[in-house]
Amino acid sequence: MIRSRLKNLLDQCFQQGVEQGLWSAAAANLYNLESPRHDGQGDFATNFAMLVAGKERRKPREVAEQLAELLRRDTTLLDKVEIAGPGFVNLFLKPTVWSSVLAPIAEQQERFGLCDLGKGMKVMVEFVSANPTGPLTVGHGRNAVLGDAVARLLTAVGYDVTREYYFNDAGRQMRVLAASLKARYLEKLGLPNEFPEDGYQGGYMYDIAQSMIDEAGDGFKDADANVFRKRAQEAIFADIDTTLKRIGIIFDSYYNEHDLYEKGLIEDVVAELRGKGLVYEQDDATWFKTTEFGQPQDRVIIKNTGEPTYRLPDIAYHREKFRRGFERMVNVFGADHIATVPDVLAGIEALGYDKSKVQVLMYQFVTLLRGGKQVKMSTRKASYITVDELVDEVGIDAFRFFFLLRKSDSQLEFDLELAKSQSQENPVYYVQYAHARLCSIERLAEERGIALPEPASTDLSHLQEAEEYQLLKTLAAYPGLVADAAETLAPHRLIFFLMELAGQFHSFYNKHKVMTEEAQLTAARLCLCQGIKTALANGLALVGVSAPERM
RNA sequence: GCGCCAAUAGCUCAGCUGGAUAGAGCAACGGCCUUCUAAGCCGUAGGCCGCAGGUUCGAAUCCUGCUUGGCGCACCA
Repeated sequence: MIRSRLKNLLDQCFQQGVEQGLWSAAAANLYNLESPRHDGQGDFATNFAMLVAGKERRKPREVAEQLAELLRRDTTLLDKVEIAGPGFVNLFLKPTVWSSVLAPIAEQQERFGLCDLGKGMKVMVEFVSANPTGPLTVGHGRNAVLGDAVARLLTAVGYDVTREYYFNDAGRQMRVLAASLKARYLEKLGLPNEFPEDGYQGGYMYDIAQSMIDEAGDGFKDADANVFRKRAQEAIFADIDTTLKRIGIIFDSYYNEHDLYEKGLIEDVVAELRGKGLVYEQDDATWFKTTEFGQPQDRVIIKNTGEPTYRLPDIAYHREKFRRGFERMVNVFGADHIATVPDVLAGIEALGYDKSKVQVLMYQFVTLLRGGKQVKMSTRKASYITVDELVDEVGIDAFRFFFLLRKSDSQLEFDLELAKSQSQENPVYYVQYAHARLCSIERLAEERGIALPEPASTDLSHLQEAEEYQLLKTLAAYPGLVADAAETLAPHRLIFFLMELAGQFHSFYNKHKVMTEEAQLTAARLCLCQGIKTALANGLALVGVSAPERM
């Protein structure tokens, strides 16, 4: 808001300079307006002069002086304009400008920070998408939290977001699952059984077997593999769903790979690719000419058994996303899954769709430490930590916050002992505590019979302390930060912002009293506090973390 | 061998489209509760931003090469 007003002013001055022949239009849209890191460098600074000087082989300070001259004519925003360093033009705002952020916050409340950047565009966020072979584990947890936060952010900036879960309940994996369940079932009945070599060893298989025994005794002992597959799938999927709901993640739709087969969409894709001459037969298999799309080698899409590889349904699925009208698609994938992406992109490109509309948000692995040692995880071997176990230990808020604390393409180290022992000093509490403190101040005001003031009708010029000034600046940056975090699919940026805002508030709180003897100062500070509280609450909501009123 | 990701303080990590003296949190050390919640605050100490070149007025940030670590490289998903 304030920043964009200033940017407009800068653009105007640039134009005026062009008209007056001070400089050419060569640097249009190249210069930027940034926030200097150090004190004494103004509220904003621009590298304008250095860029213009670079283009025109002039002295930066000379250009800076000309720009400063134009800027100084403004009387609404600027207090003073200085030239510093190699040619920065530092802009100092009038003291009252910053406090003008509070009125809009009070007015917008929970809408503060939202915008319409997405213009209602339909976007799909596909995430989790775990096949129903076992409980969600730590890696899925990162996927789930990341995908959900991205979905919330995109919604906040005006996209029409659909959260979708894509799964497959057929194929080899599920056959092994069925065989594993059957073996456990027979084992429990004391009957001879053959547990598959690469079977799923998790204890949950025994639970499902027991439920079958409870229901029908040994009535399933001669049942078809399909029966076991269905039982296993349904039970496991129900658990996954429960886990997701528990951490506050609700999907708008589930897409079963099976549908693609039923609707004949798989054959359609093959026929269409064949029509374009991009498919050929070799060694009894069907190949897709991915080399035509810059891949190092062609890939099999139908095996010699007649069964498609994962690529084919994936391509068909993505085509369905386009057909369903999504204009932007975000897929959240773990690093191990990433190799499949180029093939799918090649497929949709081959089918005539714009692959740049598909965006992959890749996250690196979660390294799990127990007692300082790395735990190797495998769903089959049942050596894993589940999302539920993790949530039991650290709580939902810490669980979500922790997974968003690092950018997605960094590996994340999750030390179980540390997570447990830190549960009292986890960064999430730092932010939540700031919110609780703010609520506490409001309660006190109420007790003392002080009505919460409206910023629009309060004299905010009393906010003159450095800490107050800093807080106002940070609040003003919030909407832009949300937009940035959404566009770059980077929820961790929001997390860091919240920690910074909370930190600034804690400092302020320790140094200055809100409830003072002076009614006007108190009123102004209460306005500031309400603004901070709103920003914290809104930011926490955007990452799915609660904002407690008491702690 | 090829591809993707990473490399910043003792540890775990930020650093937005390149900008002016490098930032947190833990851990270490020293302070602050008769005053709005000490799950807090203040201070000290700690860094050839993996290495070497290049582009630029200016590089942790961009480019190239190299080193180290992770993940992939199926007619598994």
